[in-house]
Amino acid sequence: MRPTTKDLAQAAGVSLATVDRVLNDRSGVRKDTVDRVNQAIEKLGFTRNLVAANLARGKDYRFVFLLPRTGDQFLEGLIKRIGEANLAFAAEMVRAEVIHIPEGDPHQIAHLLGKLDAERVNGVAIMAPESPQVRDAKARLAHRGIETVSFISGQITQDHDDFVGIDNHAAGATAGRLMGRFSEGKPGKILVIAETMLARDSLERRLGFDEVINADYPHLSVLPSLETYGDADRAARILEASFSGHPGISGVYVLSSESRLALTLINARPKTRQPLIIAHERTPFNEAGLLSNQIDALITQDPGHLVRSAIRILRARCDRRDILASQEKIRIEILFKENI
Amino acid sequence: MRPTTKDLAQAAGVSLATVDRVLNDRSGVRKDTVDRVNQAIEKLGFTRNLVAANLARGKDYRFVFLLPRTGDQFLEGLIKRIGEANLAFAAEMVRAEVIHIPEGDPHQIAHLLGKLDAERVNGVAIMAPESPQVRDAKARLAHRGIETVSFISGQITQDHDDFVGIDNHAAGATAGRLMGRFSEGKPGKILVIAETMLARDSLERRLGFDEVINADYPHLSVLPSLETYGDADRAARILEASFSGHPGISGVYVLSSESRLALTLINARPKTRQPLIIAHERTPFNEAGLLSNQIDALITQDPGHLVRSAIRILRARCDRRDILASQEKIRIEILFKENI
DNA sequence: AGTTTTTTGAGGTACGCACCTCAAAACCAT
DNA sequence: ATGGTTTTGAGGTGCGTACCTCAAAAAACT
Repeated sequence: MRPTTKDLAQAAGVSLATVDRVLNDRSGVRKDTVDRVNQAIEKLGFTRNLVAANLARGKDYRFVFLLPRTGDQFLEGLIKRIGEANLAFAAEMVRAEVIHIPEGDPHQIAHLLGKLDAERVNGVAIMAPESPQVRDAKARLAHRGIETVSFISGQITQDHDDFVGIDNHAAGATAGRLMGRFSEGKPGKILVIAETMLARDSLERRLGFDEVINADYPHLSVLPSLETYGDADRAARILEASFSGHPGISGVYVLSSESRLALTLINARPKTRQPLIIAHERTPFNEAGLLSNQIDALITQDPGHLVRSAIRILRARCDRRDILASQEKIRIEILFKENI
Repeated sequence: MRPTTKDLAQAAGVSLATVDRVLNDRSGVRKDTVDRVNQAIEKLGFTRNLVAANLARGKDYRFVFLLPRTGDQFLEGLIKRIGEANLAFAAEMVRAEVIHIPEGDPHQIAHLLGKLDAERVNGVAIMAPESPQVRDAKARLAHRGIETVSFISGQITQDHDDFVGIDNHAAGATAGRLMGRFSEGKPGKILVIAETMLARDSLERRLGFDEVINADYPHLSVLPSLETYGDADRAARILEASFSGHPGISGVYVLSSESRLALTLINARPKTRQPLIIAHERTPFNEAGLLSNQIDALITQDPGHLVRSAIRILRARCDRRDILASQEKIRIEILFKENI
């Protein structure tokens, strides 16, 4: 059977109280006593029963997902998954809540983060563009004992397990590979569309995309990125300009998760030849597009996995535990009609 | 705060003992008292604290993975993941053990399953080909209170959440789509290689593959499946025969996870034109092949996910709990050099 | 009505640990 | 040896539930 604290106490020749002091490193234990207990831990292969420990502590984990407010379908899916995770993790005393960021303003995000109460919140998953304000706010949170992770988009950091999301450079490269191989060696121009190129994710995807196309598919030329800013009129205008300015458009790569605007416009155009279309994320719109052959491939990340991974990482950090890296690696998924 | 059994007792106007009887549906409670308690549960939104419940029960979960014994790299990866999961789930009182099936004989598998002791094992994940013997053995296990899941390969059942693994028909179709699109419209012959076509997975993959190719890529013709039986001499012979018999081989699809034998032979051949190669599973060999451009794409399923999913499903069944379907769906992953 | 049967309550113990208090023991320096 | 300080032990309580016993109450019979 699994050794308990009592077994430990006996093996180390000390009392339960001392074992407890060592385990929760409370002060007032002589160094060689600590060593004796640690040796016993090694010897017995003792692992603290976290279930019982948390019960005793009456501890629960309260996490917050800080998300932007938009009508984005990807975001909606994410929120749904957070709700699901809330149910699934309820038995493990984990509670996740969504807080929307009213505006994209970094100051406001930082302000919101600053207002979080360490008594009420143990960890935050932050989905927000990179900015010095947010970085500072995160540092202050860490100081106050609130754990943070960058969620999907966000800070670039050396600390690899601070980020939950895919490698966007690799995702772009994957899109590039697909675009190249699907083009069947025929020359053409590739249109790249984003809501905004200010987002780090879009930038990185574009970079990865270009790298592969330039290296392996010289007969394809990638046009400068178009930015819709989520504005229908603007989108219609710049798309029309691109198509009439560049007759040989053979492919379209939509960088942002919200592809409805651009793809609806493109599909409404009088088609001479249907361009190859690659987009990101498995939204209802994109899924329908894939099934009806209007989209050729999707590059996605699983929202459920993202949410659960963020929760697991935050919880592990609260417990000062290691994570299982292989479980938390978010995969770049490729979706066709066949494996949807 | 979260309501406890005490709150429940008070709200229902009964004692703790009665609440306990209702919760664990023990006998000796009048129907209308049961209803009163259930109403209180609804009203307070009570959910039993599984952590405390399992503590009190002193319960742990002992699971067994029944795996074939081969030198298969995919299998090795799987075993490694089981070891990892063992660590990761240790805090939740889950223990997973691997048992190897000495031979592929259905009788032997059934015998092994029959020997499992319900006192020592709570659930089994079975990776074994479909057979009446195994099906019967599973039924007997269910009767003795041992939960089972079919793991990766295995029984076909209506019961969807009895199977942990990918939809192999869809996986084959995905391979077909890739083969078709990567072929750039040029005609050619496709070689399909398997260890054996007796395995249900291989059959289904082939079916899905053919469906897509026949429907959308009529210029490609798929040759009859070659079976290596894991025998190097035989493999060399039939491969050589195929290549010399069919000059226009433009693609190779390896159905089985173990692709070393076939692909090593193919790569050693004097190449006129490198055929497109699609294989299954992320083994060290396949990964290296992908990175060195000898393999064009891999269709994979995440072994870590498979293992954890099997464990979560078995545990949920032990607790008579529902699973989170979206988490347990194993995705058909597509791997290129870029998103490896 | 009385009798039997069923249902309920009160209370205890246990699970493995956290956290607290108080007193005893061990150590230290003088 | 003295007093002071640090370390340790013994013991208790609680977390939320499971499961047990025994007696009391309620319901169902005759």
